[in-house]
Amino acid sequence: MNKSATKVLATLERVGGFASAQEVFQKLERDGDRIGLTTVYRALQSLLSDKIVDVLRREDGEAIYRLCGDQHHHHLVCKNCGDTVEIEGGAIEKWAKVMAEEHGFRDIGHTAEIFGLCSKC
Amino acid sequence: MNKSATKVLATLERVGGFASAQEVFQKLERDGDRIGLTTVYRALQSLLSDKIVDVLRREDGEAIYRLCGDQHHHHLVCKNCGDTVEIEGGAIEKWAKVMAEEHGFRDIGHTAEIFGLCSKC
DNA sequence: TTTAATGCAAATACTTTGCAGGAAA
DNA sequence: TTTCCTGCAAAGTATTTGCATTAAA
Repeated sequence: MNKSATKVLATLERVGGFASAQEVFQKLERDGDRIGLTTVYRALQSLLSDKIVDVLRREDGEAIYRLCGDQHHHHLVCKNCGDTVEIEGGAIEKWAKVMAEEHGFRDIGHTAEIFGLCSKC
Repeated sequence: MNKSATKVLATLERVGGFASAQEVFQKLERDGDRIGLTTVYRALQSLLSDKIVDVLRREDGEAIYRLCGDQHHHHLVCKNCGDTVEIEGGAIEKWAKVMAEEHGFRDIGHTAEIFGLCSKC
């Protein structure tokens, strides 16, 4: 793995969840790392083909990456004030696993998010 | 619903599965329908906000649409071939409700999707 | 020296928006 | 008229690619 890929990987580790190429690029830039956007994209592709990271799509189609096997959590988001709570997703993990097995899917991942109005709003 | 939205809807019906805006546009064009790409996009957005169609993302980030039943369901998507299975989400509904209550959220909704490799891939 | 990595700029693809003309109410 | 619909062209965004430069081996 080359230097850029290592930096990108470290950034994803620091984020601890999903981040898009653009976000990784911005974080590195803010830290004073001189790295090009192209290089970030290429590093992510390389990490992807080495199965070190996982890719998903956001609602708007932007690709988001995260470390494979990373413990992940879910979010409870207030649709009024944007306040976000990190929550446990044990039930989801189980559900995803059962559903996948039932339909012969393997190598699975999932996304889940709850949105509503928080107590303050 | 206006004339364009009806045409787009009919096209999705004819396709009987997922189709991107670009594909809907091409199919209509081939059939001699004089309709602009912009109008197709706007029709799809309108159908989407009326919850008449469902949207998902292909691997490359292109948005794909299809008619959706009125029942709330979730998707199990193959990240290689895009094959999609509609699945039950009873466990999710319960989880979302419990989590929301626990944190004082109300008026909630949720999204959940599972992705992986299907048996053919 | 020989190879691989880098990054700017241009190209590409999907999608949205501004705007002016046209249809409908 | 007044409002909505339409579609071209332009803008916007994420991503990839061509190519010349630079770093590394």
